[in-house]
This record gives sequence, structure tokens and C-alpha cells, in this order.
Amino acid sequence: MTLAQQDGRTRRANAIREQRRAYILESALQVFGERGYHQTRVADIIAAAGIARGTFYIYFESKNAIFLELLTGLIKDLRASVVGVSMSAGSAPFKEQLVASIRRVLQTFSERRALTAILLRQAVGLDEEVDRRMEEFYDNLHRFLVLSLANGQRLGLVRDEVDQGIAATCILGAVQKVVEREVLGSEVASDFDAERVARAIIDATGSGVLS
Amino acid sequence: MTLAQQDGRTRRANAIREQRRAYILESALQVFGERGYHQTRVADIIAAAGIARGTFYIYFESKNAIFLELLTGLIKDLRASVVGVSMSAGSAPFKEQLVASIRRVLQTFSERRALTAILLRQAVGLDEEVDRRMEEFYDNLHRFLVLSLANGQRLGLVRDEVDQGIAATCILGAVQKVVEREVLGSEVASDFDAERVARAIIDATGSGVLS
Amino acid sequence: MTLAQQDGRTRRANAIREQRRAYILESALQVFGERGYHQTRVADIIAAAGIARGTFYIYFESKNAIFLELLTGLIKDLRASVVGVSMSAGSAPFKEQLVASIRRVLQTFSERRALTAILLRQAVGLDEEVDRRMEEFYDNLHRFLVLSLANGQRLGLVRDEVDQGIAATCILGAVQKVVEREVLGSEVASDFDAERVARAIIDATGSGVLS
Amino acid sequence: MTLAQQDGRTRRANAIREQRRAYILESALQVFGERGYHQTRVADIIAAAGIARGTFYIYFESKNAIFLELLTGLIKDLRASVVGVSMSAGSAPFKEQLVASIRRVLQTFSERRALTAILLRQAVGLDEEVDRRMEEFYDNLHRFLVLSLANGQRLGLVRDEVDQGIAATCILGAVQKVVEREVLGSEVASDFDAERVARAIIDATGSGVLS
DNA sequence: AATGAATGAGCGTTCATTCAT
DNA sequence: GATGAATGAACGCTCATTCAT
Repeated sequence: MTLAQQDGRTRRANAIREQRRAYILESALQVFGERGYHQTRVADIIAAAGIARGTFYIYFESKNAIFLELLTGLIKDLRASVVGVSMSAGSAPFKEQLVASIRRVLQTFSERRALTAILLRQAVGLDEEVDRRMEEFYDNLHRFLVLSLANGQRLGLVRDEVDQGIAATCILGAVQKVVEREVLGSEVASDFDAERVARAIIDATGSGVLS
Repeated sequence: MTLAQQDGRTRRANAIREQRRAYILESALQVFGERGYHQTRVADIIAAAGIARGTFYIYFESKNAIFLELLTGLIKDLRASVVGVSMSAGSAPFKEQLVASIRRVLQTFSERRALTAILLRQAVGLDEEVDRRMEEFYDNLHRFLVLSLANGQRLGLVRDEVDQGIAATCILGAVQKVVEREVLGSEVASDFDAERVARAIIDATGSGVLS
Repeated sequence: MTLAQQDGRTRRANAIREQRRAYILESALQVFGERGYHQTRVADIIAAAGIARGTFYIYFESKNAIFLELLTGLIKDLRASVVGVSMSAGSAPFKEQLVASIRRVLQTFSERRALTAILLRQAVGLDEEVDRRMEEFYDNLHRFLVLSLANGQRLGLVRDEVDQGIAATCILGAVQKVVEREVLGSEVASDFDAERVARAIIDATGSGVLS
Repeated sequence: MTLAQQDGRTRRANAIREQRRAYILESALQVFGERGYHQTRVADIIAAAGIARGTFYIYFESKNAIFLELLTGLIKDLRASVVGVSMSAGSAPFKEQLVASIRRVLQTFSERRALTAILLRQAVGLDEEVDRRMEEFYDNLHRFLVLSLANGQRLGLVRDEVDQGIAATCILGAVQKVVEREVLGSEVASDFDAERVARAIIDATGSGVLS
């Protein structure tokens, strides 16, 4: 057997392994999304994936571990779509930038419904590690928003009277609740008009509801 | 034994029974608040209440039932403090009314921390009945806010451009998140300045963050 | 309910609990003795005791714990029967004292066949705690024998050439092996003549086999 | 391809196969010795041998089978070193012959520590086949000792009062326990002075401890 | 022959609920 | 009504062995 052959085989084996792992992950995602963490038995996951009990434990350490991995994935994706939010005095109109950012976040959630459902509704109190990460994620988001608002105030884009901490919390909550109602509420992804909703959020939280 | 005697005895017995029931409920609240629903064992509740295992099942049908009852209680209290929010053209300045309403809601949460923690963080996916009631509660709140915003628009108090549905969702989310961070975050109730926070919420969601 | 009544009830309840516990212990002993530690399933124990799965865990923390308790019991009994071995210059002839001591030990083993079987054949490598206790037990016995031999040498009852350590080990091994072959070998306890065997052991280890 | 060629190839293949087999056996010995039978997983053995899971089952039928083979090997070695023990009225002084025999046995054990540890401490209750062989081995040894003592009595070398059965058991136990304490106890093989220990055993069991 | 991914029977333990006293 | 011992279904996880490549 030549080295090239072995490399090829190893590469293929690794690829298959990764595929299989991804498939189990995907299957688990479905079940977790449908039944929630606690109602989901390892038996459900392996049934959904069509694998044997032991096989599950080849790819994942535990039920908890696979759940954590799913969550970590979503958090990573969200972080990526959030990072783009910027108050830099770029050429694009400020408000449009905000709309784009929010829209991107909404789309990320929209494309990951099952995970979003878990993240928003099941992910607390299951496990210390999960809790810690979730809190960390929200804390980072909050800190980012506070900073953005502060920058905005310096640039005269945000009103000086605004309480940075509370306002950041309000925006966070607003987006989260919109995701909860609009994204998870509509049965199919296409029902959900990210552009319109993002615009409405920016309008409501940006200009306020009062005249 | 006269009827009067029996009445007296029955009344006293009923009173004792009610007291006992309330005490178990209270004990359960503590443990649920501290450990969350799933980490709480019936053993924890009876230990906290100082009763025997069987006694628990005399007063409550199941672990689930007692949890549901606690949640129902909080929802009832919240409904009571929310109902007062009104857009009627009373004498008090409109914004001040809003601040007062939000403050009342925040106070209700603040006074019921243990329950609030459960409501916001644990109450989904446990039980179909619980889920149904929670959704119903939030739906009612949302409907109420939509109606209020519509009224406000008619009266010229709310901007016409505001998307009632999304805006209502934003406000709901904002308040919820503030409760989550500010109420549950501060270690003791007194640390939490309901007036200041309510004012900040109204400022942020009412006037918007942008200048 | 009077205090006396309660005391009575509590006492009776405790007595029943103890009886039940002892019964489960006894049942476990049988199964462990027959099948060994690893072949014994908790299912076997509860089947033998005629109790439900959960009941087992009311009385014992784990399969390991019940085994440890059985072993501890035997070790305690053995210690009690060994303690009597003494080199004090009492009135009874020295050799007769030794015979009596060995006989007592053999009898203890003989009366506890199931446990003895476990102790001699299964009790190593199962559990760190068990191993530690067994080693401790044998160490104590060995130390005791070394001391006794030293005393004997001082009193002129034991030959000066004897290597205390090795001799103690030999005696320990001799008795243990005799128990293994003679006690566990004979099907029924009555088949085993403790007096004769004890005398033979003392003769072999005391006077030696060589002429 | 000529027959000679094939023969050569086959021979070489067989040699490689045997080497590989021996290496796995050796690796298994290490892990069994370190962790004991039950704590040793097939995973540990293949990791130690650096082979794949399936490969293990090409060379050995099961975990149990490889263990049995190791044990059989030790028993064979022991038998070989024991066979030399003889009461024949050879030229060498009788006692010196005994010392030499015991020393040889002790050395065999000392050179096979890992196996000895298993033999003395783990080898019972694992498997019927193992148990049967162990018992057979000890029975043969015992029978041999009984015979030797009988011969000794006929030759006037062994006291007539000695109970052959019990005395044989005592000697067996003495040696076994000495191995257990002295051989397994000392960390390195060189710490163990086989000559001295053998002499002490013969002194203790031969001349007895009493004066 | 060698590999290692797949298998699945089997186990110890938990805990909400029941029920005899 | 109060008690708490008893119940047993249910679960997550292990690991010796198999078998397609």
C-alpha cells in the first residue's frame, strides 16, 4: 500500500466519519427542537439517526455533550452575524447599517429554527456549562450594545438622555422577543420577512413609539 | 355533636388545611426558585416543608401540579398589575402614567423573585399545560399592547409609522429582558430602583435611542 | 397520640426496618457467596430478597456498599475471635491455648461459609475501599503474629532461630489455606472437625514437619 | 511460484504471526498485572499492543481466552519449577534440597510478578474454566506434597505424627502467602532475597516455630 | 491479515407516585 | 389526615464482540 493510497483512504474515512457525525448532530437537532431537551431521550436521537446505541457514544460523549455542541454552534453563528454591527461613520446611512445588522441576525435565527427554539426556550437550567455559555453570550452582546450606544452618543447619533445599560437591555430583549414570536411563530421560514421586521425593530427602538 | 360544633370544627379544619397547603406551596416556591424545576425533587420540597412524602400528595396531585399552581399565581398577579396600564386621557401626564404602569409591573416581579426566575427561565418545555398558559399570557399581553398602541395612534400620542405588532413585541421583550437582568440580577430586592428603571424603559422605547 | 405510643411505634418501626435490612443483607450474602461479586447483579439480590428494585436502594447505597458491609462484618467477627489469642503465661498449657485460638478462628469461618468464600476468593481488585480494608486486616493479623512470636521468644516458648516476619506469614498462609480447603471444601459445616484441624495446624506449624 | 518459495513465505508469515501473537500476549500481561482482570478493558490491551480492535480477535478468541492463556503459561512454568522438589535420598543434604526447591519456586514467581499478582489475587470467580484449572493446579500440588510427606515419613525424615493432608495444605498456604507478601510486596525484584526467604520458610514449616 | 466503526444486550441507579398502617 | 416504606418504569451509559472494507 502506497502512502498516497493510505492518505486517500484515511481522508475518505475521515470524511465519512465527519459526515456521519454531522448527520447524528442534525438528527439530534431535530429531536431536541421538537421535544425539548428533557423530553428527548438518547433513544429518540438514535432512532432518528437510525444508529445503534453504542454508535452514538462513539461520536458524542453524552447526551449533554451533543446538546452543548449544537448550542455552541448556534452561538458561534450568531456571534458572526452580530460582529458586523458597527457604528463607524461609514458611507452607508447609519440607520440602514442598523437595519442590515438586525436583518442578518434575524436571518441567522430564521435559518436555524430548531436551534433557536432550543436556545430561547430550553437552554436554561439544564447544565451549568450551558448556562455559563449562554450568560456569557448575552453578556457579550449586552456589552457590545452598551459600547455601541456610547459611541453613538459621542458621535451625536444617539440621544444623550439614553441610559446605556437599560437601553441595551431593551434592544436585546426586543430582538429576542421578536425572534421568539415572529421567527418561531411562523410555520415556514419564507413566511418571515426579515427586511420588514428588521426595519420595524429599528423604527420602534430607534425612534421610539411616542410622537 | 351539634351542627354548630361540627361547623366550627370543620371550619377550623379547613383553615388548618389551607394554611398547610399554603405553606407547602411556599416551600416549593423556594426550592423551585433556587434549583429550577428539573433539579427540584419531590424530596427537596417535602424536606423544605418538613412534611412526609405522602402528605405532599394529599395536598397536590403531582410535582407538576404544584409547579403549575405557582405559575398560575404569578400570572394572575401580573395580570392584575398590568390591567392598570391605560391610555385613557386622564389628568396625569401620559408618559407619567406609563412610567407608573411599568413600575408596578417591575415591582410585582421584584416582590416575586423566586417565581419570576422560574417564569422567565424554566417555564418552557416542561409541560404542555404550562406552555399553553404561558403562551396565552404573553398573547394577552401582546394583544393588550397592540390595542394600546392603536389607541395611542388614534389619539395622536403614538407615531403613525409604528408597526403595532412589532412594536408591541419589542416593548414586551424589553420589559422582560430588563426584569431578567435587573430584577434577577441584583442580589437583594432593595438594590433595584423600580422608578429609575421604569423611567429608562419608557425613555428608550418611547422616545427611541436615536437623536 | 401519647409519647409512649409514639415511642412504641417508632421502636417497632425501627425494629422492622432493621429486620428487613438484615434480611436483604442475608439474601445478598447468599447470592454473593454463590455467584461471586461480579456475576451477582442487583437484580439477583432483589430477586433473592423478594423486594423491588427501589427498595434495595432505600436500605443500601449501592451494590458495592452492601458488599462492603458484608465484608466488614466478617472482618469484625474474625478480629473478635482472633483477639483471644494470647501468649500470656496463663495456667492452661501454652499449646492448648493456641489450639483453642485456631479452633475459634476456624469455627468463625465455618459458621460464615458464604462470606468466607467471598473473603478468600473474590475480595481483591473489586474496589479500592475493599482492598484497603482487606490489606489492613491482614496487616493487623500479621503484626499481631509477629508480636506474639517475639513474646514467645522472650519467654522461651518460641525458637530463637525463627524469622518472625516470615514465620508469621507462613502461619497466616497456613490457616488461610486450610480454611480454603477444609472449610470451603466440605459441603456441610458438620463435616468439618475444627478441633482436629486446629490441632493438626498447631502440630505442623508449631513442631514442624521434619523429625 | 515454487513450493520452496511458498514454504519460505509461509514459514516467514507464521513466524511473524507468532511474534505478533506473543507481543499481544505480553502487552495483555502488563495491563492485567497493573489493573486486574475486571478493570482491564480490551481497549486497554489493544492500546498497549498498538493494534486495532479487530486484530485482537484474530489472535485471541476473547478477553477471557487471552487471560486463560496467560494463566496456563504461569501454571506450566510453576509446575516445571515444582517438579524438581524431591525427597529422594540423593547425595545433597535433604534440607538443602528443600531450600533449593522452594527457592526455585519463589524465583519463578518473582520473575513473573505481573502474572503472579493475577494468579494470587484475581484469578478466582472470573470464569469456570479458569477456576477449574486453578483448582486442578493446587490439587496437584497438594497431592504431590502429601505424597512427599508420606515418602518422608517412610524414610524417617518426616515426623510420624504429622497429618499429611493438613500439613501439605499448611505448606502450600505458607508458600503462597509468602509469595503474596514478600514477592508482590517488594517494589523491585532485586529487593527480594529468595535464598533467605526459602531458608526461613523451610525453617518455620520444617522445624516448627515452637522450641 | 488488518482495520476500526458499528452493534446492542446489559447494568446500576433514580425518583415520582402509591398505599398499608 | 399523616406517614414513609415500597414500588418499578425508565434512563444514560459501557464494552466485549462482529463484520464490511
